[in-house]
Amino acid sequence: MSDHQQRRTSSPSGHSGDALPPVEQHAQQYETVRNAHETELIEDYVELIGDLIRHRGEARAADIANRMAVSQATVSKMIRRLNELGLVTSKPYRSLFLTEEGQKMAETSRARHDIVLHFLRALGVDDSTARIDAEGMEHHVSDKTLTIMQRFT
Amino acid sequence: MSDHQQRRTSSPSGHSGDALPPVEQHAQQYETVRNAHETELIEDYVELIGDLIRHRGEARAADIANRMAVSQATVSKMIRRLNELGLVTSKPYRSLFLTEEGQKMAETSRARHDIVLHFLRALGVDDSTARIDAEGMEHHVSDKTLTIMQRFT
DNA sequence: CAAACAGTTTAGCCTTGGCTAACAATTATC
DNA sequence: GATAATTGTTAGCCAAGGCTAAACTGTTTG
Repeated sequence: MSDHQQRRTSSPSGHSGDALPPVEQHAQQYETVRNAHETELIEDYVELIGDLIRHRGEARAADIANRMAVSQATVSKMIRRLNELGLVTSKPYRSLFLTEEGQKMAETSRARHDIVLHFLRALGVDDSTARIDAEGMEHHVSDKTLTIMQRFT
Repeated sequence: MSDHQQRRTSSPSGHSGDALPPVEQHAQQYETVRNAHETELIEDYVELIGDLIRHRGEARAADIANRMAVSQATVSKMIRRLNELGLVTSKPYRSLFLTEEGQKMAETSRARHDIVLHFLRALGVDDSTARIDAEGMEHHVSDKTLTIMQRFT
């Protein structure tokens, strides 16, 4: 417990520099971010695999490694995980396929990604910056915010 | 090397669903995100410590643990790291202080955080959603985008 | 068709950031 | 001021996500 004392009675606030949010809310913010981090990488892989299949007809481990700037060994290990999670199917030394579920995830991720990217461009951010920011931001934008971003475009 | 073949000549694009970005650019996107992840947690701790000091007069490990929803052991370990990084000074069983550098980082983080939060609210996102999204997004918004967000508000 | 090369996998290592349990120090309370 | 409660630390565990080096498979090619 603790948090020392909870004097300042939360205050509905208006400016952010104002006061700390109540402990429970604050804690939830961090928890949400931690949870996002767990799925983030998985989603990135799945999304990329989906993109490769769409644009190239197939997804090969070497391409993933190049595009992610990561070693092939890392990709190989990750593919095993995706397999266990039921997101891809793969036969050794062959290229990958997404399961139903994997496709759904790829689709969702791509949609989010696109909305964020379009939004940033609409805001006036240059293309290459927008791409980088979108890649990082996409996993941390709630559905609510996403809807607003979409309306904005 | 590889990436199979690089037929499609990059295309300046317009829509995102259009084509994969050239490998180097794509790789850089992911690298940027990975790098952000490395500093992210550090910044969160430092920012929170700064906030606690500002609002409470002191930062104690138990408060950090509560607000981050993390065990005290985790906080203790993290503080050691922050120490090694020269961001905080701490004597065992006493409350923490930020070094010069730590203060600078806390200040910068808080500023970023505030800009993103204000921006989201200005967009029409409700307060509690804005807080959660801001917490996740802040580390992935480039300076360029940040400037634009600030102008927007 | 054998050899070389490109792609994939496995083994084994490292760091981060969580955790629990046990112990130590400080602070509060009677 | 002794004891209880709170706070902080240490030890040792685990999973994730990187890496390199070495082994293996598949494909291309002389």
